[in-house]
Amino acid sequence: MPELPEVETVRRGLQPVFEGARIVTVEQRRPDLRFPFPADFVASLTGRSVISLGRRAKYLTMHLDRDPVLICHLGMSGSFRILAGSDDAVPGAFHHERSKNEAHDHVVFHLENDAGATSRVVFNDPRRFGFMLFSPGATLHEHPSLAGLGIEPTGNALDGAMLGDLLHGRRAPLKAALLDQRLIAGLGNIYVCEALWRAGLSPRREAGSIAPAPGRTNARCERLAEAIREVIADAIAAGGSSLRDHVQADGSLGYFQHSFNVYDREGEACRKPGCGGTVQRIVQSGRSTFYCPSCQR
DNA sequence: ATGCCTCCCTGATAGC
DNA sequence: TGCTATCAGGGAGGCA
Repeated sequence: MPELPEVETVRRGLQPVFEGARIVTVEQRRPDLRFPFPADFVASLTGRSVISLGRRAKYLTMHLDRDPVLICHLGMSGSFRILAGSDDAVPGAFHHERSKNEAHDHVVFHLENDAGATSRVVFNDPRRFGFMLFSPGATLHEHPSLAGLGIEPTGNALDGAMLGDLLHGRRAPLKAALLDQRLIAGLGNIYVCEALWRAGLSPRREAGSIAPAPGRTNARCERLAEAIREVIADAIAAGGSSLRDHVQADGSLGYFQHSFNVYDREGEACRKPGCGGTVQRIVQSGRSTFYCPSCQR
């Protein structure tokens, strides 16, 4: 599920629990998720101190007091939750839902901080499209999962000229190009739809059609680059989007889904003032696209 | 190289 | 109620 804003929200939620803590033990409850766990998964983590939690695109990275670095992807349905203490007492009243959900608790990190307080962090992933892999720290950026990733849509690096460079000559639909992690890393189906709506550009348009020359900018490139940066920043500020069962690490809900202008709004009125159009759903590259044909051209 | 398709897996929901 | 079909935020691998 998670796109960049959700992964960043998870990172920020886990940071205070992990950073500076020692991993006392790790429970690995099955041999694989999307990929097999590394053979030395538990042994390499046990007893390590966590230096920092990072993020690249939709990947979390956990940097330890020695190699390797843990690379973690949430796939479509992965989530973390933090439990205080080390016993099995679990707060909350929804025992039925919890026990059902616990079948997909695949990894449990048992942590201890400097003050001796313990906590647990549980990784849950019903669909098991997520994964955890190791990389040597010195060559983290060369790891196969990270090596081909494009530019982060955060900060100011993604501007009109950069976008023009990335999209020039591309024949694929603009929607497909923005989903391509090798160009821009971290956008997913929701935020691509939302960014295109904000920019007033059709997802069906040929990507290269807004970028007449490599490295050159124009009004459309500027608008789209700004829309991408802003929708990502807005979503991070809102704590991401909480769809279905996705929650933040502390169990609270992000609320950006209330700000969707097109995603999952098929048949509803376009929210652009004065537009009067109706949001449509089409399928591109096998995935739903939501857009307003009236104001997105 | 580029673009498109299928597949991995489970759960929620809609329709009968 | 219960069955079945469809769909879901991602990305790797294979194909033309």
